[in-house]
Amino acid sequence: MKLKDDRKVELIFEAALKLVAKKGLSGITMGDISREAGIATGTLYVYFTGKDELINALFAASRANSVQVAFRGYELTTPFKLGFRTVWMNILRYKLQHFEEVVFLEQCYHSPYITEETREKARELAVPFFDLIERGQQEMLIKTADTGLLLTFMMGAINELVKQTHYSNETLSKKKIDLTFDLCWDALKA
Amino acid sequence: MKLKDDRKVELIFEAALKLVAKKGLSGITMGDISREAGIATGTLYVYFTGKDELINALFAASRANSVQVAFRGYELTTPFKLGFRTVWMNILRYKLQHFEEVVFLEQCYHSPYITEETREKARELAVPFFDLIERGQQEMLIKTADTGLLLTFMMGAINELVKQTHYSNETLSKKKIDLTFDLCWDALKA
DNA sequence: AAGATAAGCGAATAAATATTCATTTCTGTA
DNA sequence: TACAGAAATGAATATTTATTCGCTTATCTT
Repeated sequence: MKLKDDRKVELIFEAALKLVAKKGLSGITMGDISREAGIATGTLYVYFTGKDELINALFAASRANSVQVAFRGYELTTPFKLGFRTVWMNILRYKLQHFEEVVFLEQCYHSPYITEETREKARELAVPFFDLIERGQQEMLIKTADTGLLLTFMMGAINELVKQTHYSNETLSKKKIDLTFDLCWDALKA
Repeated sequence: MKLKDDRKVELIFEAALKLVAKKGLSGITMGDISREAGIATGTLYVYFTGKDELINALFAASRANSVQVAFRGYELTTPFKLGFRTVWMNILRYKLQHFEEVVFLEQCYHSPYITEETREKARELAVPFFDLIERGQQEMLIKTADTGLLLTFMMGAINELVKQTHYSNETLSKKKIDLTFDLCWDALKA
């Protein structure tokens, strides 16, 4: 008997992301996805029960990816600002390289596809980020304001930088990256 | 003979915005819009040639609205920081009150509905904002970095605050508003 | 007040899209 | 190597959604 092919799920996800970045969530069909992935439409239903499940799965995977990468190289023993910078740069790098996920996640937020359950799981993934900001506050390096607010502000800044970069399609210089980090740090620092 | 009813366009727009904020751009149908607006589906086609035109028109109107309000009370003669603050607060107030437009515009950016022509018109509307930032730079009050970058950063911060506020559905206190303005100012100031 | 003209209607139609299914192609197991 | 069972296919079907159209209703003009 033939087994399911994990690589195929990857193909499907890649195809869907590519199409959403180009046409938006409202512009993709199961037919488009299968064509882009180079497989038959029916095959999509071997891996997912339907469009809803496919999109929820992709949403969960995208969220998980970006979080997983964020804390690479971060240790509680490193000085805060340096660690914060590491995480910040990780996130930025990831989002620049995976712009399609940025767009996809944004579009999903107000879509009927994502279930409350999927949303809840996404929220849980944010816990380490809250911890990070709170550490900074305890060390008196970060403003003592609503943690969620500071966090959204920081993520918003990164997202905007990524989008700006993409739309103006210039490659982001080291200098510009450092500058934006400074913008962000100046905003959050106590 | 009967004349077209401007109020009806408003009704259609309101209905579409409401639905997009709830279900996303991918979740709305012409039927939904007409039902929500309390008119017949066919009537939509008296006012718009089809779904594409309806959405483009709403996009243009939403963009124009938020810009139009931004410079209310701003004069070139007022000191920069005060003027900047006025504009910043205008934008924030508007977006809080018109959250649905924020969501709608965001969703439209990567949709197949919005034509290049509509996008171009939207870009032109941003000119006064560039002028504002450039004024600040000339007065040495704002960092001398890519104007577009600073602008996106500022808008991003406001957008994020608006979204954060909405999702956590608490009313935004004066204190929190001032804090976020400070975050933003600290980020941009020279 | 009568006629003309366009708005307004919503069921009918056309078009697009998701999903199913009969069939074929693999590939792991014996 | 042969068989079993699941993956893969894509045309056919079901469903959803955009758009049209014959008709009714409203209101402007004279």
